Amino acid sequence: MARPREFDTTEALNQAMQVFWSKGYEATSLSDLIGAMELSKSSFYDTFGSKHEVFLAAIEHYKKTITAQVSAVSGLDAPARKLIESLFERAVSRMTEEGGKRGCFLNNCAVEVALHDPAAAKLIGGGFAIMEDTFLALVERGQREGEIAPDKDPRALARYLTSSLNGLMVVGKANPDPEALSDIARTALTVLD
Amino acid sequence: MARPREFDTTEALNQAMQVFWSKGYEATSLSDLIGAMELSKSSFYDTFGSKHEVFLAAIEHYKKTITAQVSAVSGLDAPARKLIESLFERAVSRMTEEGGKRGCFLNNCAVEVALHDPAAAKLIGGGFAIMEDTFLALVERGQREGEIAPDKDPRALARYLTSSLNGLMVVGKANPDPEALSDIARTALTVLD
DNA sequence: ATTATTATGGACTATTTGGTCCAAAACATG
DNA sequence: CATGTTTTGGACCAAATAGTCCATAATAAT
Repeated sequence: MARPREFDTTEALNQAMQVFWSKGYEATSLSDLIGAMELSKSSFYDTFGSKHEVFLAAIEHYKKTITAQVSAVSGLDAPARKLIESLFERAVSRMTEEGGKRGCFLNNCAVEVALHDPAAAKLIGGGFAIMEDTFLALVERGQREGEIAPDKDPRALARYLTSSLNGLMVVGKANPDPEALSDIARTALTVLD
Repeated sequence: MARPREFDTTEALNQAMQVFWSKGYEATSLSDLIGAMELSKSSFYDTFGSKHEVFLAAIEHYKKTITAQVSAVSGLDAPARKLIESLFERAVSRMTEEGGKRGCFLNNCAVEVALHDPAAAKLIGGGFAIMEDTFLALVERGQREGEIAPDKDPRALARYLTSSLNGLMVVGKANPDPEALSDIARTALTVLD
């Protein structure tokens, strides 16, 4: 009953993630999922077990993709502070561009399900930890490079940046005003001075 | 078919809000609602029309309650900066105390439904505006009182504080670690210096 | 006490939900 | 070509969904 060898599980999970990302967990139905994943109901249950298991797998999948993206970004030889700034800029432009208001998948999941779904909450916490560690590495490098205040606790800064980025996206959901979001990003980053 | 005069519509809406707050919109069923609101199905539909209409009314109700709370807080003669700080502290302790992880109702709504529910999105945006204006008034007073950097754009600071508070609660949902949340709050508030 | 008005329990829809199951089709291998 | 393995469409399920409707019950007004 396993799937055929050439079936792309990763791609299917990616599609599942996209749906959950756009619609949220509760609002996503089985038909939404099997439509997006392009498999039959039977195969869906054979391979993934249940809607909830796919959801958890989608979160895991998301973590893998950001880990990959993140190590790519961190590897760039641009100044660390510039990289941090560009992360915030990208968030602003994504929240304001047409059809980009989905926000951050982890953020959405945290808000919708963390309270009632401990298994998901754990995975989501791990995802935030990845973000935090990414910021931590960048902050420490920025401090070495002299573009971030060296006296400030890098861990606290990393936590703060993670939180700030999430706040930006929540506000952006209800009020995608470029002016307001730029204000927020700009002000948030002054902490690094 | 209207409800009897002594029926407390406000209280019913308050109960509806509590349920939506705890479970989210999609995960809240009709039976959840009529249970919490303590009315019959028929009266529910007679009085409120539909689940969605109650939801919108609950958001409005929330805005009324925070408006009241807010004008109470702003009226206190404590230094404005202290008031801002205590708002953040309260958020930290609420996110870490047992059973308090519901976060902010507006925040939850923004993330879950804003993308697909324009009517709700508009109300939610109005709610954030209330928060922002509250912070604005406090910031301006803090600048006059000399405890907040007077050269910084108060509107930008107000937007930033609104966003920060929301970020704090999102992160708190997945990772209610007092240390981490305190780091975030403390760091966020340094912007006021 | 009679009459309006208002409120409610609960029967009733039609649809959708997540999930199971199997006979038949597609496939690969011998 | 035959055989064994995989995959699938779709029938089927029980439960839950939002919402309607009405006959009865409670309430208020005369």
